[in-house]
Amino acid sequence: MTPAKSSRTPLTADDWSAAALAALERNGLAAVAVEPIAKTLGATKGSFYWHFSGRDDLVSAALALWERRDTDGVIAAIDRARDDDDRLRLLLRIVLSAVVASPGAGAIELALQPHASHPLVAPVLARVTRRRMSTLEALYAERGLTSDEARDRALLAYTAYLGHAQLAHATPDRLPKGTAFTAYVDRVVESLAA
Amino acid sequence: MTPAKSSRTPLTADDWSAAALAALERNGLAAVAVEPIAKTLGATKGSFYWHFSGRDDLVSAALALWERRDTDGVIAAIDRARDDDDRLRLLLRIVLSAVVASPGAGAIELALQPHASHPLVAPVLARVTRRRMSTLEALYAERGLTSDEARDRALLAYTAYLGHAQLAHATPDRLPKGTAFTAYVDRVVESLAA
DNA sequence: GCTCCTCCATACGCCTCCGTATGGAGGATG
DNA sequence: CATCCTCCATACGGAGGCGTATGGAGGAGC
Repeated sequence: MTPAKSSRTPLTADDWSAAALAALERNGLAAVAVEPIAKTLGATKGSFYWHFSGRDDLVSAALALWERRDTDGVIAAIDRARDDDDRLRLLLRIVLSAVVASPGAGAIELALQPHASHPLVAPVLARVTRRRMSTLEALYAERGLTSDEARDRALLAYTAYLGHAQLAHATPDRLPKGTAFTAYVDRVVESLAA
Repeated sequence: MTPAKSSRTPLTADDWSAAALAALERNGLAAVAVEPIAKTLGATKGSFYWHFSGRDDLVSAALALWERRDTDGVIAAIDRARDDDDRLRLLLRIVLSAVVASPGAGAIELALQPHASHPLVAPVLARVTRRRMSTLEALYAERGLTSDEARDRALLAYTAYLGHAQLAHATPDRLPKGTAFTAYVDRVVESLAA
C-alpha cells in the first residue's frame, strides 16, 4: 500500500489553488468558497487560513494559475512550432478542437464573464485577452497583412473562438459531432485564415 | 405631480421580474436574491412572497422575460423587414452594433454561462439558441446555400456574435471605437454574409 | 527527550440570505 | 360604517459562508 499509514501528506497552497480553479471552472466564481473546497480536500478552514489570508487571496491564486496554465501554455506551444508551419491555422485548429476535446478548455473565461468588472478579475481578463489577441495579430501580420487588417482579422478570429467556446459549453448539442465537427472546424479555420 | 400622494402604487409581479432581470444582467444569477432586490424596490420580502412562491419562481420569471424581450423582439423585427432587403446583413448589423450601443444587449447569455446546466436555465438557453440559429440558417438558405452549408455558416455567424458580445462586455477596450468600430462591423458583416 | 515550529482541527460569533408566520393598513363592497 | 380582500411590513428560525481564537499533533533540531 502507499507508504503513509493514516497520516496524509500536508496540503500545499497549490493544492488549494488547483481545487479553487476546478471549482471556478465547474460552478463559477461563487463556488470558490472556502468551506466547500475544504470539504473536497478532506480538510477544514484551519488549514486554509494557514496558507491564505482570506477568500480574495484564494481567488487571486486561482486566477493566476489559470493565466499560467491556459494562456502561457498555448502561446508557448505555438512559438515552439516550426517557423515554416502554418502557425495561424495550427493555433486555430488547436483551440477550436480543444473546446470539445478537453471539457475544461475555455470554461474559465466563461465563468468569469458575470464578474468581468470584479477588481480581482478585471486585470487578469484584460491581460489574457491582450496577450491572446497580440499573438493572433502577429500571426496575421506574418502573412503580410497591414496593421489595421491584422487587428481586425485577429478580432474576428478571437470573437469566433470565444463564441465557439460559449456554444460548446452552454448548448453543446448545437455543434456537429464526430467527423462533421472536424469538417466544421476545417471550414471555420479556412474562413478565418483565408 | 403624480396622482398618488404618499401612498405608492402597489408592486406587480412584473415589477419584481424586471428588477430581477436587471440584477441578473448586472451581477449574475447569484444577484437574483430576494432581499437585495426588495431593497432596490423599496419593499420587503413580505411583498415578494405575496407575488411569488420562492426564489426559483422569480428566476423563472426573469428568464421568461428575457426570452420574450431579447429574442422574440429581434426576430420579429427581422421578419417585419421588407422581403427584398438584405435581411441577413441587416440582422448582423443590428445585433453586432447593439452590443455596444445599448449596454445590456447580449449581457444575459453571458451572465447565464456559469449556470448553463442549471435546471431552470438550461431549457431557456437551449430554446433561445435554437431559435436564433434557426433564424440565421433560414436567412442563409434564402440565399441559395445548401442545408449543410447554411447550418455551418449560421453556426459561425452565431459564434462570432456570442464572442463579440463577450468581448464587448468583458474587455470593451479591445474593440475599436467610433468610426473604426462601424468599419469593423462592416468588415465582419461582409465576411460573414459573403 | 525536550523544545520549537509547522500544519491543521475544533469551536465560536457574525453576516446574509431563504422561507414562514402573523398582523395590519387601506381600498372595495355591501 | 362594517366587512372583506388585497398587498405588504415586521419578526422569527434556520442554513451556510467568512474570519478568528485556540489548542494540539507530529516531525526537526539540538
